[in-house]
Amino acid sequence: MAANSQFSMAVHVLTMLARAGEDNVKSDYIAASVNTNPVVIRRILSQLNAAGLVSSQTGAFGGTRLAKPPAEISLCAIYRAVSCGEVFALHAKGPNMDCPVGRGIESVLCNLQKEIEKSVGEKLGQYSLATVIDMVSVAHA
Amino acid sequence: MAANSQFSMAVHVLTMLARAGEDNVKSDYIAASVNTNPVVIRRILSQLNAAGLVSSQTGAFGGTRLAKPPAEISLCAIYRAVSCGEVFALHAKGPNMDCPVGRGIESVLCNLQKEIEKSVGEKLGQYSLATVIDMVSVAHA
DNA sequence: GGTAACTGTATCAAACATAGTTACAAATAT
DNA sequence: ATATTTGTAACTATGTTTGATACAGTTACC
Repeated sequence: MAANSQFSMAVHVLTMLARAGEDNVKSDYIAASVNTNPVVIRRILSQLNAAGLVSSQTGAFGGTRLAKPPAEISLCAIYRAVSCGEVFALHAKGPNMDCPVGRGIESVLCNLQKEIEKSVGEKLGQYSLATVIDMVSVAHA
Repeated sequence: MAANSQFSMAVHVLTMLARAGEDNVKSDYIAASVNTNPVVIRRILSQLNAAGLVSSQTGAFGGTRLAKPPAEISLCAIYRAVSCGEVFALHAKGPNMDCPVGRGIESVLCNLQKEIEKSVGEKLGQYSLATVIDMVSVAHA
């Protein structure tokens, strides 16, 4: 389970919240739909909260709801909120600096990595949570 | 070390091969520049060979060389050759099918995943190994 | 005020992926 | 024949992600 599925789970979580409208939704309820542990959901909600996408309330009858309308939550914002990983990684050890290729390749790959990441962000920015909700409805119908 | 750095290593490896021209390059030599074990390099070369990007020769004075000129090797082809992972993963367990959102979300995320992957491929396709070699030279100068 | 119901987070265990290592069979130039 | 090199299997080491337990802090309601 080393593959990062946080973005997928975050989209799922936010879709649940969107359907609840103004009501507070409990982490246990979301966890049942995502098929995981409530703590996993709360960890994701914590990140989404830090990004200003949701707002939570502790205590009895507490829970979480969207902080903005679904149309104003882009998939790029969700991706940025939960993603720490990149599309591809640089070699952990770093190249051999005694080699001309080793010396030059690292910064080239690093720039390329940033550019790809930017491209992914732009593509995701074309969609919003509202788009996803529509698609889920269609898929279901 | 769970982050997938095979693409980075593959680009590095191919850059080394490009600089050697028609000569066979040994995995030990490449490994020294990438700062890893020769077997790791041979595993990558094996995938690049399957993709038709390089050709290897066993036995004494054997090694590997490019199968095409650097300008004809796009970064997309390299990415496809070594990448098994995706930009983001779906939740391994799958959603709860008793929930309307759970039922619909999976295919939506799957389609989105494919679209992002396609977008990454197109972006990478804008560059070739020749581009990378130029950038390495500039970075080095 | 007390109680029940939540979130937030720390901590640990389980599962898994990637990288690194060792070992050896198969191939090939000399 | 011998030395050299790839190809690959098998194993270990390391790190990441998920899942689970536990509990402190907060809040609505009686």
